Amino acid sequence: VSRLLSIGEFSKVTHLTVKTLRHYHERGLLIPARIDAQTGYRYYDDCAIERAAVIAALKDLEVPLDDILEILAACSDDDDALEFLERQRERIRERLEKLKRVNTSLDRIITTQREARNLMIHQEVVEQQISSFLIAAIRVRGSFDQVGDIYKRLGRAIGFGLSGSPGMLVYDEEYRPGDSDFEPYFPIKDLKEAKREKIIAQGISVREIAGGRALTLIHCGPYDKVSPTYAKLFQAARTRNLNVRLPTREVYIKGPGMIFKGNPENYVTEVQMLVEEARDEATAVPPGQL
Amino acid sequence: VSRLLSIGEFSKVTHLTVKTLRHYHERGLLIPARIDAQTGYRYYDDCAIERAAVIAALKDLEVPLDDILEILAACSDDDDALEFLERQRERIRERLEKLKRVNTSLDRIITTQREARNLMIHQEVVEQQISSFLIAAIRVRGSFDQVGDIYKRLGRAIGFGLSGSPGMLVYDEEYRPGDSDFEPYFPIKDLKEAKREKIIAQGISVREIAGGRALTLIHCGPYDKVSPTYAKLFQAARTRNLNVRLPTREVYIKGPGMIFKGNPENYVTEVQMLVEEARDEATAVPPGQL
DNA sequence: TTGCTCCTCACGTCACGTGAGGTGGC
DNA sequence: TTGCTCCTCACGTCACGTGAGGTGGC
Repeated sequence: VSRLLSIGEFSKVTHLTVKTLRHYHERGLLIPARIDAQTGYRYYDDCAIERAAVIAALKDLEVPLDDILEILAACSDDDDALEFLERQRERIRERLEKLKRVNTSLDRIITTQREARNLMIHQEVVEQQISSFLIAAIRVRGSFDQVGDIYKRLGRAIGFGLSGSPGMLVYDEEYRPGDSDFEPYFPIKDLKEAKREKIIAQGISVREIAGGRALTLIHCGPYDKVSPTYAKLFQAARTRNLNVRLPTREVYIKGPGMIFKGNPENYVTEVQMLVEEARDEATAVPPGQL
Repeated sequence: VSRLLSIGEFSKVTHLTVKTLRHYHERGLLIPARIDAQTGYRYYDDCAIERAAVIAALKDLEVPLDDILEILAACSDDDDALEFLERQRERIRERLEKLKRVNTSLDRIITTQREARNLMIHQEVVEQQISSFLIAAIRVRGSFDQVGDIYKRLGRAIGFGLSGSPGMLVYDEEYRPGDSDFEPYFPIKDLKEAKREKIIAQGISVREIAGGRALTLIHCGPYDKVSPTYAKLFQAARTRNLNVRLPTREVYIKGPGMIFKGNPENYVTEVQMLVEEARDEATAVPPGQL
């Protein structure tokens, strides 16, 4: 039979703070063997050490104190606590899933912004090689006002398999403000067959779009001021004696953010035109133009 | 210019509860455009709707309200909030790691107990085929009192790569209470080369132990009452004209739990003896025995 | 008048941490 | 006497939720 321990000594043995021990006493979790009637001093016995170890083990598993109290009352063996532990596992799993989603969102926002910072550098027409990639897209005819809603539809259908900035394919041969033929897309990672079919069933096209030689130019500012950028690109194509292949593409490097709508003056869009060597001088520029 | 919204209307628009809106007002997060001096009624404008959307987006990312207040004061674009978001990601990641560890622990405790329940059924000598598996083990000579410490050493070194119940190999040819030759082990999953070497450097043996034909018997109760189980197994081997191959094995199906020490009377141990057909009748039973 | 919307306290949640102010024995 | 250990309030944390009790306009 060993000596009773004062709260300070017991605290060192159990690695629980004095405040915590007083709190556990108050909650009825861990009651001292003796309380000095004169001074109110708490004294703990060996039995309390074992109990404290159980409490600490459950606390490591993030079991709430109320549940710990129940478990201590009903169990004397891990096996007895199985139901409690399974409930606890369910709680932990739900929390884990939620945090994973938050983590993915944060990753996406951060990488998007980092990319935008990098791509904002060059401000003149650049010829580059674009590689092919997979997209999920919806082609529509009408006003650009619909674009926002279409991205929402795409986003909901795809969930979390995105990769990179959203974009749009523009099929118009001439400028058609209210009656345009365009196809907003999200670049996506390779999908499992089941998910792919589910997405296609919602009227979304999932396909690879071809890469190739392209002229590109960064446009900074609101979308409705993109015209000069198109003009410069067509001009560059003519100068270099290149044919532009439709559809042209817009990549929204920096648009409305996930959190802030942001200032349209700071939006960044890359306009891309796939090109090929012109065989006939006369057709080096497409018929319709801004 | 649209009409101002009462708190109830604004609550429906923003999907924030009235209580939450009052709380955000109090915290200075979302201040109504007008407060009726007479009634104290709060009225919100369109600008507040946008602000509420930003708050909701940040709340989804589990950013604390204090930080949201800071972000709203300093940022007008996702890009401006990058530092905050990176800090937030760090917080989320740490929490995620902790919860993963808790989840693994819970899984382990639950599966261990489930397994124990299943294995407790048969109570007589059973002949079965044991498969080979990988172990991390420390062989020592001395008293069984050390076993607890050795498991602690093993557990710390291995971390979270365990698979299945711990066990012990016993090399003694006769009963040697204080001077036994034994080897506690944990069954482990296949390890990466780097980790394997790190573990071996700590004096731990990592190897596969052979399986084979074995006689097994479940022992229920404290470890120091295991002798009759050994006796029955040796008896069974003799009856079947089989040779027992050392070391014998003990598998601790249910011992002290992760949470509760439990009652030793309820401990469950499987004793296993690998056997082979005896060629010579006289050596069917090993020389030393309990 | 009834029902609806809004208001302001005040208190609870969860597991303690942080003082303030005081006591008892070496 | 000083220093140490212990004590009991009381309040703070975090983001609200839950009443209680009351008001103003249709």
